[in-house]
Amino acid sequence: MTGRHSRRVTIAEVALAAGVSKTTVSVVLNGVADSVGIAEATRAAVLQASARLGYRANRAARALRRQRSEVLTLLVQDLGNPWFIDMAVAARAAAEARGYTLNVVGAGPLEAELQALEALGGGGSDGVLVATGRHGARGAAILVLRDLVGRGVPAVVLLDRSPDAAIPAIRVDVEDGAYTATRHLLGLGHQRVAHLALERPGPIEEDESSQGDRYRGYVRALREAGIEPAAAWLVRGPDTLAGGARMVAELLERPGPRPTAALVYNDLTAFGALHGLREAGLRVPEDMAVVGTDGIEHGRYTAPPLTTVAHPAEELGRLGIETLFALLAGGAPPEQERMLPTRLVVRRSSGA
Amino acid sequence: MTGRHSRRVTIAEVALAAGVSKTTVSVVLNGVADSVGIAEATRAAVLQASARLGYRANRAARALRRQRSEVLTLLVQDLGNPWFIDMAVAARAAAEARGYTLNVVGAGPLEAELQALEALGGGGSDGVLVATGRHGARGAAILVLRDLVGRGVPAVVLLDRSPDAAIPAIRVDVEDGAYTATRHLLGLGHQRVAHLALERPGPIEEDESSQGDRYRGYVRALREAGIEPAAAWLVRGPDTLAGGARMVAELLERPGPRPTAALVYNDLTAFGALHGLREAGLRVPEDMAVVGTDGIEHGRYTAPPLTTVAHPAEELGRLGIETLFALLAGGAPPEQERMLPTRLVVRRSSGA
DNA sequence: CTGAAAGCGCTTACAG
DNA sequence: CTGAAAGCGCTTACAG
Repeated sequence: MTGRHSRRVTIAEVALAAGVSKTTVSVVLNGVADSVGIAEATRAAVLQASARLGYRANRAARALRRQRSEVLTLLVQDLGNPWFIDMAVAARAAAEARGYTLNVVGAGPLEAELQALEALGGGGSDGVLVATGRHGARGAAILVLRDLVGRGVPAVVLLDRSPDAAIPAIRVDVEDGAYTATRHLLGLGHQRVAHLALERPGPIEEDESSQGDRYRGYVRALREAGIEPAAAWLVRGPDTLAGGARMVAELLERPGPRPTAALVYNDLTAFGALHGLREAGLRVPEDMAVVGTDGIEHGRYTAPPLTTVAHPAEELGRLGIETLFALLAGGAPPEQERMLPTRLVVRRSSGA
Repeated sequence: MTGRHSRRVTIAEVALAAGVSKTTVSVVLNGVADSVGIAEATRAAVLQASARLGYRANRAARALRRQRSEVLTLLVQDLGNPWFIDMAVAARAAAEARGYTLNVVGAGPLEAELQALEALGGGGSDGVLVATGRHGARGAAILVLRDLVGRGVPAVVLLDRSPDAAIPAIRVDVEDGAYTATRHLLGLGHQRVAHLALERPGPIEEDESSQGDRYRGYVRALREAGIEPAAAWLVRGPDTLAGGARMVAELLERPGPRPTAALVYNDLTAFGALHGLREAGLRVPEDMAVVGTDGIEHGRYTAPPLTTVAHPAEELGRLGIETLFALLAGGAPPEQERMLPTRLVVRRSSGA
């Protein structure tokens, strides 16, 4: 209706307007190697006609012909968690630097994740980054991932173990992060350290996901200090603001002497925990020290500011994309598992 | 490598395996109206072959042939703001309910937004939802939007005025929201109410974006109460956590009697403001009452919990998608501008 | 009830 | 230095 162009302009129209063939238009516009051998006048005519008509190459036609869409997909656990947004933004920047588009999808429940992965089998995406952090313990998604790889859609797992030699993983050393954070609390004199953990199927000791790793780091630090973690110190719940508040309430109801510190699954949950403690009339860190996990910006702005185990979101996003490109390029496969270090960021909530 | 299927399966292979033509496979698998006239045995054979081979229709081929991608795009101002995530999640659900995929893109600076919009001219998306909240004052993006519509890609603007009869807008009545919030503060006895506003080019009185509307609602409430807003009460800055903290610091440095309340551009900024006040040793709401804007969940968990003007994120996302579908369907055009009401959520930060 | 054929808009060997 | 032709994998009139 409005606008200079009526409907879509095809390469044939540009060719007609420039007085050349479709081949020439394509070669000029794509800057193919051959294009060095195009006469300057021809090139100029093509460029001019293309600009005047407002030509935009049809994505579907190009993808069909080239057999690649130049689209990548990132599946994240939770779009509502800023840590994943930080990762997604970095991943998108890395993809765009190479001329690719990145679609970010929040996985939601496992069912939805499987469905999203299956849909990727249609060639709509040249590769997929899976950052849902729950594949350690679940077979279903792994099968779909293998299937995808079999269809020529490479996959990289983030935050989880590598499920297959063909599917590299980039992980964060959350075991070490939890260990370091727990030692930080022990070093401040705490003897009873609680752990507010993500609720997942099965016993936490056998959990293969990153929650299991956090737990193992926490226990290792306690045992090294000669402290046997009490069952009453472990509370499990959803990793949300409300979940954090609820877990604190549950912790405070438990029998026995109250823990004086808590290591929390992630920052979002820790924010909820800070709120729960405040509502219960407890002071942080005096009555209970709190350490979160993730390192999102908001932790600087809580009352009190949150001590946290920072996980490298940007680096993970960037490396994930780079690994995907390495897979796409063929050649030497990237190492099957790579581990990124965490960093303890000390603020006031731990009372250091 | 692993997986049951080697590379991609085409419709031709399914046809061969089922002993029928490609036409029949397509008709059966797409459940076209014609498919009622397909023999049960034929249908079963197709379904079985398709499942066995793991057939997945090629998206690019289908899009090229059908001249639509079944992909929609949502451009948001800031992926780092949970309010936009809430909107995006609702919009995605509405799109998926109709079998469409929604790509969510964070616009970033205006340049990037223009580029993202231009890229959509390639037919990669059947429609676009623009929720960047800054088109009131900028011509460039409007031109690109019109161009897109001219190419047959319908657009709907959210949070901004409708720039064109062919581009409907769904807005939130932020003027009324700011007015109501300011009256709430006046009703609590405040006489000096500050406004922490988004920094934008040009004088705020003439700002056509939603920031200008907020300002006008704020001023209207004050004037109705016989109060002339002082220039010293207006501080402008980026709508981020850090920006909120900085604006508060700036406000406190201004000469003259200190305001006793502040209406803040959005919740994220208000969280930063709460932090800034705390750092300055001021109590909320005793020394300064604070009202945010947006109504994101996190506002329940701040210290103190945040009074805020809630904007209907989910409804906006859902209606945006529905309007896009109405445009896609042709028929009667939707109303050019629609206005959604806000809701004042009173918590402790305003001292009510 | 089912199939042969055309064509969506590109890119890319290949020919000259 | 440039163009004609094939073909990517679908869907959809159309014919029988």
